[in-house]
Amino acid sequence: MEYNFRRIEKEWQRVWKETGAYKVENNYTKPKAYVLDMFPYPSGAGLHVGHPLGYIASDIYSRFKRLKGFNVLHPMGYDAFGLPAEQYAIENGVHPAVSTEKNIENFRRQLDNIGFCYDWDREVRTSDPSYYKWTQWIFLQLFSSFFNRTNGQATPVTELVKAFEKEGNATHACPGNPSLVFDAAAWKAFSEKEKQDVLMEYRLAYCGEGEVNWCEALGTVLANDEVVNGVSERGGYPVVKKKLRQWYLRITEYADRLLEGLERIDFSDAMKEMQTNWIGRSYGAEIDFAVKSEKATVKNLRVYTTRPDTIFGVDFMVVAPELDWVPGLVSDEQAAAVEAYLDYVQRRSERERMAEKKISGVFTGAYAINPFDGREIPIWISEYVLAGYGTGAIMAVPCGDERDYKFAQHFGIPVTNIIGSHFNGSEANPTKEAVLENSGFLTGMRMRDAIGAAIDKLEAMGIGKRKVNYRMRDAAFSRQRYWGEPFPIQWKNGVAVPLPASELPLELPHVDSYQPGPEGEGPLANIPSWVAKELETNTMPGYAGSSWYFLRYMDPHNNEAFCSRAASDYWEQVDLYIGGTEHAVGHLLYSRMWTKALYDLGYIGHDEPYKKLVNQGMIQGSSRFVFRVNGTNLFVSKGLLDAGGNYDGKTVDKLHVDVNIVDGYELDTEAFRNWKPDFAAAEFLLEDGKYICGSEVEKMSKSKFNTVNPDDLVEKYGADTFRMYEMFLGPVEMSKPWDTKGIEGVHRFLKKFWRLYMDEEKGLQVVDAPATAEELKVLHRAIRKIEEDTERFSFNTAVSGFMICVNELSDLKCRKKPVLSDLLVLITPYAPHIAEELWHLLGNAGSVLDAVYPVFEEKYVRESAKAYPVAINGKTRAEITISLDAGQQEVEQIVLTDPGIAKWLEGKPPKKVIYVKNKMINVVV
RNA sequence: GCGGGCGUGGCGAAACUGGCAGACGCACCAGACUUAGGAUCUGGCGCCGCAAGGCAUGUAGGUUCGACUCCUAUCGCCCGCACCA
Repeated sequence: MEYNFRRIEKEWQRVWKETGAYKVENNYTKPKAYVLDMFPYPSGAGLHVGHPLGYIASDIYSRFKRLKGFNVLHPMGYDAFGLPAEQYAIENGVHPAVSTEKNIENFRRQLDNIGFCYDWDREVRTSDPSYYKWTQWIFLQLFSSFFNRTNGQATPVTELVKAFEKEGNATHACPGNPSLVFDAAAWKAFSEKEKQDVLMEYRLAYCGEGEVNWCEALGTVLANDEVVNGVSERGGYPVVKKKLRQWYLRITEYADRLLEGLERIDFSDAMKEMQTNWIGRSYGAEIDFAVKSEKATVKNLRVYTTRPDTIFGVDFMVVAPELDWVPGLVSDEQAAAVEAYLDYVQRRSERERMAEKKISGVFTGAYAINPFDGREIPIWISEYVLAGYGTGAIMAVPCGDERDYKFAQHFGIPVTNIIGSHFNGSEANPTKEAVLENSGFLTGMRMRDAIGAAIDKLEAMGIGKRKVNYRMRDAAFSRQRYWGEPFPIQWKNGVAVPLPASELPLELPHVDSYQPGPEGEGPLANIPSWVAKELETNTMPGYAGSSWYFLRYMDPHNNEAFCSRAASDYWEQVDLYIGGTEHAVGHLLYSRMWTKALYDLGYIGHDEPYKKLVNQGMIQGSSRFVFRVNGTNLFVSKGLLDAGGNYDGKTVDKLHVDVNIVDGYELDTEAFRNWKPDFAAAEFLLEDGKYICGSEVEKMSKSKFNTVNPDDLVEKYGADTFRMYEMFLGPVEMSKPWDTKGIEGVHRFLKKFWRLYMDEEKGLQVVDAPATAEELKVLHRAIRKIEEDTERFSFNTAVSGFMICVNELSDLKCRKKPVLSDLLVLITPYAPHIAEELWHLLGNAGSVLDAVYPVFEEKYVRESAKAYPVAINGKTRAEITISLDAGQQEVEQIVLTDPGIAKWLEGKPPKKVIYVKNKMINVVV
């Protein structure tokens, strides 16, 4: 009997489906493990070999935990709302629901092919009304809550109203409008509309006027993380800043807790770093400078700085051009120049500003007065200062800040040196260690210490205060599109009124046209019945549904709650979350914030969603090229090209060729002629009878013809081979180009594995007899290795471990059932189909999916005369050989194998030798 | 520019707390079986050398009895952020 993987895999997948082998119960008595993949957006392109990498890793880990006795939640679903489906709808007239359904079907078929152990009864789709009912419900919780800064928690707005009635907003400073102050009487005097406007400035989900990223091509606003280098992440369309009324999440209120939470979760340093940078917390001070100007409109200039210690080195001030009070500074003499500059800035796109960092600016004609020495400091306008950060104004210290220095130089502003020899006159030095000079009362102090001293003095004078700033902005939460969750909000006389929970879900109505509505509204604005009900016409962004989906899997069919408290208390955090790094500052921050808010409001019992995150690397494509002599049909093999990439003095075109018709680097010329009609008459110039292609590592994409479809590999080698090969490629976290060639080795291994049990003619070869010590040694070594490697996600070395084990058992001609049965359990997470088939051929009861994981026993593995590390007086120093047999506790003999340590120990006879756990020898001299 | 990560055979990579560098696999070479081999099996495979032996983990130093591993400098690659005051 040969290894017929096609029959085996189909058959067992059918059986597992029929018996509900992957059904997971909320079994509150068993220990749990929650292993989660980032659910995919079901794109029309389907899966390529890069996508399943993380899914296979999580599947292996899930199956491993299951065999170890855990109740494992390992679900899958679809992030089904989003722009591409709508773009597709606009171009092809197919309703997004229809194309999404079709794409999901294809995804599901591809996933099933690989043999994952998902419990599909728990599948979620964010576009399903029974799902987004709860997305809308959670949105309303956020809408109905504010961030109570006194205890750092989300709190119902009703509590806020009570406080306002008692004492105004004295203890609850307004996050949306810091200058808003009112007492109880004033609150009571507000009209209902005014009260609602005030509350809106507090809500965690709020609607407000703000500068947003507007993408004309996509017809919608985008969140900051959806804009990359000034263009949209999807499609690469230009993005401009625009003032619009939008919904936001007040995520900035959670900045400190999002930072603090990072210390309690197991993310990679890089990932934590990215989130930390995105939040961008900085400690500094706001300082008010008196302004001397012709006009009296602006009397004060408030700047933000992290370096108040350098205040005596301030040579000019810079304000952002966009600020509306800036014209109030400008002198008549400078008016024309300023106007010209503001005009120039406005013409420059976000993109241009980023691409070419030109030094530009204009003097306002006004001066700020240094409060300590009375110096008059010119106030400039420049685009290098951002309106959205701090106060939009800075004090410039050219001797300590590179940008300030360059600006000073460009405009010929004299530079004051306050750090003596630390400033070399040609380059700013941002040190904090210098001793201050020319600095009034700070002179002689180390800068690091002077920071506090300066703020203390400013605070005492009432012209400055400590201030923590964040780079992170509130997240834009509305989209002017159709294919997303409708907001459960009605607008009545300009007041946002939440729909009652009983009316959820507010279902997405059918539209005939996906064109935007009037005045930048979404397509929903074109539906008369929708507008008549005064419903919000925007929809929620893609990240709404994905911010809480991990909770829905725990209790997916609950109609009374998004997830029962019993279910979330049982499944708790995601123990292992696997996905790409591309969600570092989007999804991973939003879902952390939603979890914290739900925790604050008492709906769940933990405030960090993911205990451990593993980022799988990207699998790149290895593209292949053919070389066509320009203007001909002649294709020249790579080795025949000259150094300049030409042939016979003629230029050649380098064309992508489908990697699936290339064997390694050798082109299948017949397949190439059949590939596209253009190439039917292709002529080839071969080298050594072969056509050799060029190659390059690029991102895997259809347009580069370098995608490899897992379906094809599963068809050719089987799911078990495919799964093991993806793991064998290298560490899960590492990015690497795909190379189909090596899959043969893993396939050979599985065939060899099969032959360990089965003979082609004679059939089953396993005998039920006790194993020899030698055989047990091999088995237990494998158990230890596979278990350790699986637990630490070193799946590539685990696969190697199987290969070594099978090679050794083959050499020993081991046919013993106890050994071979255990080996099947061991390999089940990696290659479940072949394991199940052999498990039954061996006559074992039940399914190998539920077998008991074999226990590693050290006594079989321990070897005599093994080299162990030795510690001299506690410190690891050398290696010795001891003679030690199975089960024995005492050291019989010590042989120093290392000549270096032998020499070093000469004349120092050991006083005592302590044997520690088979790992370490401690010699005391 | 700032931050994070990584440099090991022809290739993917192992070496987990410093202890026989290159496990395992691909490719390649030789052989066996075979009508055949894109099946299977055996052996070889870092570099120099007939060999004994020597040299090898980007480069240069350091710590150590001992360094792929720790420290310093430097070069190169990848990822993220990028006027955040």
